[in-house]
Amino acid sequence: MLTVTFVIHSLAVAYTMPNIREVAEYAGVSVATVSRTLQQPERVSPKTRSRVMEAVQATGYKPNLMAVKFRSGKTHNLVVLVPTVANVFFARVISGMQEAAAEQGYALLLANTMGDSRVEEDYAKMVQTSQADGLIQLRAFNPFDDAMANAQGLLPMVNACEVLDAVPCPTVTLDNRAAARAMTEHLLSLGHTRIAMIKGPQASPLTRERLAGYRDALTSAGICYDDALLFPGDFTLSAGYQAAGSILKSRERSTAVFCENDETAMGAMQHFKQAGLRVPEDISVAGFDDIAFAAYCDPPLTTIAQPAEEFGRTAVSQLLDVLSGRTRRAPKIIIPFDLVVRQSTGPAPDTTHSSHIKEVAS
Amino acid sequence: MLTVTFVIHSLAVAYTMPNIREVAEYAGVSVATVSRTLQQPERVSPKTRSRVMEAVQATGYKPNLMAVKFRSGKTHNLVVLVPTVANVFFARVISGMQEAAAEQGYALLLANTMGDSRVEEDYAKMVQTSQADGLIQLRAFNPFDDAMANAQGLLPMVNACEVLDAVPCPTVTLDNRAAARAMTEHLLSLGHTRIAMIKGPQASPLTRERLAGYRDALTSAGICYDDALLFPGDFTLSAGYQAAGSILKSRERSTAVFCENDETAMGAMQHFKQAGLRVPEDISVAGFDDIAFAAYCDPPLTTIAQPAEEFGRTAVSQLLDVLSGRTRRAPKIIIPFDLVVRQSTGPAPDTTHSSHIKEVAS
DNA sequence: GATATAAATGTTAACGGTTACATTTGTAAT
DNA sequence: ATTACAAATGTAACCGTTAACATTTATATC
Repeated sequence: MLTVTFVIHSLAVAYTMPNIREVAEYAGVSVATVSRTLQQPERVSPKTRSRVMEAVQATGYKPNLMAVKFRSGKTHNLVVLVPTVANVFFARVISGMQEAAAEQGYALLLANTMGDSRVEEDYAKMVQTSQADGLIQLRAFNPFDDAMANAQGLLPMVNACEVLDAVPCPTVTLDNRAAARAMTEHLLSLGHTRIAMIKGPQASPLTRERLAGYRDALTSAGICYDDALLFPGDFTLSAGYQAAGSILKSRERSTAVFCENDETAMGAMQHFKQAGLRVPEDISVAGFDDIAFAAYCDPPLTTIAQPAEEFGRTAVSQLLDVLSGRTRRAPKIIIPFDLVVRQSTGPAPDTTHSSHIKEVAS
Repeated sequence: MLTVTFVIHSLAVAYTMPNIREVAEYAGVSVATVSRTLQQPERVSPKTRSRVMEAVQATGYKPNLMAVKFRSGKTHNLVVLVPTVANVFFARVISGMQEAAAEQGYALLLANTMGDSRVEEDYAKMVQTSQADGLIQLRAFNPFDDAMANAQGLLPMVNACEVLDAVPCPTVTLDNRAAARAMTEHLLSLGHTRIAMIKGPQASPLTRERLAGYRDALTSAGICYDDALLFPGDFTLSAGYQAAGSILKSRERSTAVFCENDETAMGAMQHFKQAGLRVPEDISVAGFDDIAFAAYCDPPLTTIAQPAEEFGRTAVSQLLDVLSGRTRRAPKIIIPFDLVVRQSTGPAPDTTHSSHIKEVAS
């Protein structure tokens, strides 16, 4: 009999949660019969069944699911490692995961890791200590030198969103390379030839893949790749703002900027506008992700739409497949993207006009 | 002995998690000694201690915390009911909760309720079924007719962010009325007399309180309250955009718009700018929340800054107080706010100029 | 070295369900 | 009425850990 202390109307009261034994006693049957009534009602006679249900009602019995989980060894919890839950994109992914998990009777244990691998390890331990059945990692980890490497292979996990090729677990990802290529081709088709790129975090495979896609497009178009056009960033608004400053100061100004996410693009746009440039007339700006705000920028942002919620749903269903043993291989799932052209990208300004801009900046 | 199925390098393998008994056997001691070595090392002799630790190492033993939780009756889980995790503000709140919870060894069970009270009940049941120790509700609920009413009083809970006065559990909230009043007074001080308001969801107490603060300021300034200046909204970008359209169409246009959150303000600003109005020269726009994007709007948004993370941290610490029995009353905690004046609000246009605007709109 | 006492360790019963197996009760066929 | 078999119910072991209590071993004191 478990005694819990509650607060009722500003007043602490001791309340006793009835257990299955008390229900059995009340109904005049054995505990097994109560359990059966609740789990497989067809296996108990209608007469007893109603008597038990009555006892359940009367006592206010709620099975202690912690006991059930303990005995069954299945917790029906999934740990999710998120670099930052406050990130708009991740928030949507989590939303999708939550939906899919709830449908299958699973709950999410959310970890805001802040990129701290100690936090990640702590939460990964929840699987090893039987507090959760599996884990979803939204950050890419290196299977050779990363802390997650120990976990990976030793526990049921799925890696989503940010993924390295070498990871030997199921993955759910976008073809970032193809998406970046599509965006770059869009800018090329508008006549831009000097296309700057504001990158994501240096270590992120997203950055590498999107950069590769950008180079693919340039190469196909016969345009020389110039790494003076690459500017560092970290997916934040302020990084975009700052990088835009560097772009403005650069000798040969580019006419278009491809940002690796929408926040960066929004930060960059603000800087350009404050510097007196018009978007897209003087400079085109493109983003990545299509967060809700992208459509409400000034001008609305051209970007790559990712079905974030689907990422989440797919990651969960993959993990459940692993848990149920349905997955023996490690599927690499590719989620489709969409190029969304809005008003932040436009034809490249011709050279006569752009010279005027150079004067302003110098 | 618990058998779990793992996926190792694309290959399913059955692995046996050692339990405390095997460790004891390996070390040649009793299970109690192993337990003591891990829980209170000082109570066991150095010699045995090292022998046990060695056995733990050798067997790769990890205590089954599900068993511990079951036995102790404490899950160290907290359920959090969030209307939408994808909301930028809530994401920050969750972030703060997660931090505080992790510090105290608690994990968060996140529920994306979508305002569905069935989902809320399902998750509230997790407390009643001993899967979690307490609950944090980020939505206001009516203690008289709401589904949460049953839960409230019967389980340890805290209500944060959106709160009704009558709720007899600890609450963490902003003085929304005072904040709205401060913002309205800011607009009044700029010479605005016709201040429109784009509201939040009708049912939300946030809407009512902020409206009350708005009226307070008007009354103090001797300005007549006119509900033709109130426009419906629901905290989304698109609602702000739409409401702005209604404002543009209204007969006597207001010179300032106070939006009940930043998304609404950003949506409204976009509409105004697309209609050819300048912000703030022609119309001032103010928001509420100070989300990250607020500083990167064009123009940067004047708003009320809420320390969202602190909301989360405080809610968790309140709940832990309830759980530990430290709280016997139901504290009503008020989190401070800040009026952040940026460039989206400015002096009211004088009538000679504003007549020009009216022509444009008609 | 005997004794008292403290420290270290062992034994075992919980915790609250589920389920294999044993037993009782009911039903149908002879 | 007896038997055979199915349906309903009961009994008790088990999941992994902790902690109260029992027992053994070490240490100090005389």
